[in-house]
Amino acid sequence: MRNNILFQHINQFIPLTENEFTEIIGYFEREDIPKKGILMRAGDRFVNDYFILTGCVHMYFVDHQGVEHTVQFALKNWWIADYIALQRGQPTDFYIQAIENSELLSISLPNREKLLLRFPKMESYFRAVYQIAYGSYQTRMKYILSYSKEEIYLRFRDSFPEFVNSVPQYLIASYLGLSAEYVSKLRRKNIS
Amino acid sequence: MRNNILFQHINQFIPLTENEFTEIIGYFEREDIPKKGILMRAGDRFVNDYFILTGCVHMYFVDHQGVEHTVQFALKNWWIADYIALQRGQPTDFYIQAIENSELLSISLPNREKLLLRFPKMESYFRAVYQIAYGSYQTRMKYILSYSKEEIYLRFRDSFPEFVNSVPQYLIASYLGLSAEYVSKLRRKNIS
DNA sequence: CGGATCGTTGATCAACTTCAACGGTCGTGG
DNA sequence: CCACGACCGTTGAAGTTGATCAACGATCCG
Repeated sequence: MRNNILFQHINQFIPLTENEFTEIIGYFEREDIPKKGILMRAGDRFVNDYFILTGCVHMYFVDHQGVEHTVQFALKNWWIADYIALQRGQPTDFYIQAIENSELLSISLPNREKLLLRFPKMESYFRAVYQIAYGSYQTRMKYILSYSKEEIYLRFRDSFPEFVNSVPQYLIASYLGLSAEYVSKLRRKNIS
Repeated sequence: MRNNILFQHINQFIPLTENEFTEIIGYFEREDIPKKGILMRAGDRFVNDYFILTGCVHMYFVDHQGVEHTVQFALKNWWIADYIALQRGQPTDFYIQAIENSELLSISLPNREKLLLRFPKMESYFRAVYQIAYGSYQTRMKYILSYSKEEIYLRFRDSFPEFVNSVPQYLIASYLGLSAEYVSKLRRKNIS
């Protein structure tokens, strides 16, 4: 069963029995979503926290000029959500869309609260997950502040070559803050 | 006692008695640090998580060309640390420096582990703190991706006018990813 | 076959950086 | 108490990165 991917992930941080996991999974909903399908959209008043079992999604927003910007990708074993909306129980500004056919687990805010009351040790798990996510942000800011856009692209491509090849280029461009045309020129210039 | 600032902060997220807090504070060290003093430096093998009681600090790194970049400011009631180093128990790449005379509480990684074992409900507190921190990052990325550098500066100045006036401009520039000269030109152009 | 959808290319242009020089202010030591 | 230097901000000229626009190509899928 695919849901076990979450079991293994939690077990990397806290010890958990199979019986506990069986109960825990009851707080989640399974979502199977096709390529291009939308999981969450701006204006949604009740948002969920999503865990990726298989596939790939991205979170984006639409700016004041109508341009879409990807703020985040999520692959297998990653959590993704609008954490401000989730913390405050407010509507979200973001969209989450599947880049390919994906299987996810979602947990609503009220269910997460119930889960954490029932299994306090899950607080440790989420604490670790969010701490790591925040740490990744600090690393990302290091790149943004110290490299030119060309270098940012090349380093990203070299760090995640398979990912860069499996995702539309305009999404990579959007995520890195470059124009799609410029990425195209960088590719040609840097044949490899 | 200044330490109570932390008590009040924790109480915003989880209920805590004064007696519990008295025990909790024992896991922390008090640090009083003068303007320009350095709390943490690149290469340090044991890093702490810091809570600001009074004052202001910033976290920065030195890039491959020797240029310093501020990735984060922290004011009263904020936590600051290199969370990758803290999670993995690895040396850090960052520096934390006081911008003005500051009072902080610091907790080492082993002490934090002991604290969390002794008071599991502190997991909830840190989970909330990191979740909010991560959410702030998502918001920051929205700005970076959708606005020009001029707009980023103006919006930052309008959102935190007192802060912008109390911190050296080259630090604001560094944090926002602009050259110090350009900030100077924006100020002149945008007299207000 | 025909239309989306995604990537490419070249010309033009603006935003922003870099460099070099100068000015003001503050604090410290003589 | 003054003078000097460190530190921070300013200014203008010149240069570069990377965006924008418009047009075209390629591929995929119905």
